[in-house]
Amino acid sequence: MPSEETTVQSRTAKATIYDVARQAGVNPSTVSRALNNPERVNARTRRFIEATAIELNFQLNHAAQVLQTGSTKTLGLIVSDVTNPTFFGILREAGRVAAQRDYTVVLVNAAESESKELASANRVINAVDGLILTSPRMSDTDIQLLAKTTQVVVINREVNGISCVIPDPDRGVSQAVRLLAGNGHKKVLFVAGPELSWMSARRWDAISAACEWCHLTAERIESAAPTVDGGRRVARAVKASGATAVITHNDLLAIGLMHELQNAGVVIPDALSIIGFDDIFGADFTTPSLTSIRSPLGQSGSLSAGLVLASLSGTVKDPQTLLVDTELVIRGSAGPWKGV
Amino acid sequence: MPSEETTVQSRTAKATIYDVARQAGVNPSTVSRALNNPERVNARTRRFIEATAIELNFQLNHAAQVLQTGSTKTLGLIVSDVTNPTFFGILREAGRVAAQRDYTVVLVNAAESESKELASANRVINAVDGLILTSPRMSDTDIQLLAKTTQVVVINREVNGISCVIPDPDRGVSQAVRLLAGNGHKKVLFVAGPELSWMSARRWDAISAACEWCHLTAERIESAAPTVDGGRRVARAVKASGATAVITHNDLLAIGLMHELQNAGVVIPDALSIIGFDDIFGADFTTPSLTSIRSPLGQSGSLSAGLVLASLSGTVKDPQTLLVDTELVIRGSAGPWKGV
DNA sequence: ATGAAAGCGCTAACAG
DNA sequence: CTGTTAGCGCTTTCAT
Repeated sequence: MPSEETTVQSRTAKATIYDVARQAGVNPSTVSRALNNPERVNARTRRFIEATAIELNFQLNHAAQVLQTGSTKTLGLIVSDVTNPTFFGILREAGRVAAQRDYTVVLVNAAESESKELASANRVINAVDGLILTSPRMSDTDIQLLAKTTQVVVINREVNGISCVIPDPDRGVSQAVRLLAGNGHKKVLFVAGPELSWMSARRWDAISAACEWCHLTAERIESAAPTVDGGRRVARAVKASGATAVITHNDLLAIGLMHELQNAGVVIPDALSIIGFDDIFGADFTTPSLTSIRSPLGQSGSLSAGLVLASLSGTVKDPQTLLVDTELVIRGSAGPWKGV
Repeated sequence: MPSEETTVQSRTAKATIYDVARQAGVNPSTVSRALNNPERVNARTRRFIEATAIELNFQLNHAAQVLQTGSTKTLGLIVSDVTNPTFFGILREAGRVAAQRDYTVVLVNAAESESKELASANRVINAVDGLILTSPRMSDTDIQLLAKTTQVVVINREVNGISCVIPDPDRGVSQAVRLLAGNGHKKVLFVAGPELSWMSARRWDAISAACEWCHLTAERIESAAPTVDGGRRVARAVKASGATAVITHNDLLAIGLMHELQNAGVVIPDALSIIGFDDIFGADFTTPSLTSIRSPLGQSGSLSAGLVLASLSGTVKDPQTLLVDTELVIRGSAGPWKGV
């Protein structure tokens, strides 16, 4: 037998603006104003409303607000695999930028497969105002389809008609190749990433161009998977290639490769120089620590969040492509070749 | 001058169930049923509704659905710092379990500070049905307050009146200490985590108990921060302690410590054995690779998601405390002491 | 500066 | 099996 006359709240029922309004003796709309446009309401009544609101432990009902305003104030960040630590900086900086405009960034794990990635995107798509896709594996068409429904920005890949933030490998690669050339290397081997990876192709282009410029030979081999284990599995082929320097599609590959080679008695960097891509968390856990071509992840994160927000607010209309610069982080895994 | 009579949709306006209903010549509620309880509607009409729905590119309005049903079908995972890779497995497994019940898990980064952690929690709290807090830094009271509003489960910490999933360090620690004793060590040093860390205290308890049992001396020193850098900074003190074996509060500390010591010419594990906690991603990047006491993160994730879901569905009523077992992962960083 | 009233898109009784 | 109706909690004109 619920009694409705007193001020006492049932401990489970959440207070609504109606409750606050009644308790404060004002109209619900005034409560709403006091909360959203504090300046448009008399200071005294506002203060009183605020007080009763916290007294009743009132929290705005998010869903109702979203239904009415059409905006969730939330951005979704989708990463194809959280096991790749690459996205740390992206999440942090995207979150920072978003918070400035009162937005929240949530990360959703798209697990391994391409299909789950799309599924995840579709799951959250109507709970967010915009989507940031990092190194997505789904098809261009899928991405363009998503973009019909929400604002989307893609990181680490170029998609027609979609805003993208992509690292330009040229600078970092040219630094790397010059370092290698200066150290007397003649032939550099690229361990490629997934066959369809847009970034892998881009990186290989940059490497072969830089090698040509420096009069080095560039060769390329495929990897089974862009993981530590994939790196291990490619070790034999690397050794057999006769190259004295290797650049891998990412740091995970480099780490696996380095370990496997070290187990086989190959001294890094004396017998073989190794350079990775991304400068991931953990790149400096190895011995020697890994020399790597770093993409400014934080910057990618803040730029992409900024881009989504700008599209949302209408500041920016057409798709933009933003390039960010890469740079070589020199550590111990690359050096002069000192024979076998 | 908008015309409402034709079937053509404005390309920006999203279709509602009303549009679908009108187009399909049925009532909105029938559309709703067809979508949510397919079996409660005539197969033919259902098929027709589905067809028109995809034809109109219809997507359920999440906010409206949430407002009506009171359930977001979303769980929030809050981690105090995404820079700590510990949560990989938690997110993945929690997501898997949640997906089985048609829930989505989103991760929100609580950045560095305790205050931001609480702020993040409050931000998402009304956009989710439940919250999983991993190694939260906020006060017990704050957590209990959150639990008044939402279902919450805490991982890696015990909080009065709240459901918790906590790793019991005893098993892993006893394996570690026995390994150390078997290798001739006499004194083990514990490098503690943050002063207020519940887990750190728990781990120290387990270590001193195990050492006593094995007739080893246990000593403890503090660290500045539970990070790689914190590990580096504690290296001098570790060396000065005269201990031949060290267990650190987490792997990050162990890695920093190991590197700094190696730089100073200390051979691991010959001159000093090092054992970490957590077996994080990257623990095997080091040389020697890190021996570590692993908490079953994936299991913690799936259990906590299960717990939240169970509370949500009313299957479980009272707060539960679930223990998960730890185990020693033996790699190269701990071994027999071979003198200085 | 505040009140009254309508409606966002959906679901869930209740009828029929 | 399907239609009618009411309402979730909030914002937002429009009045006053």
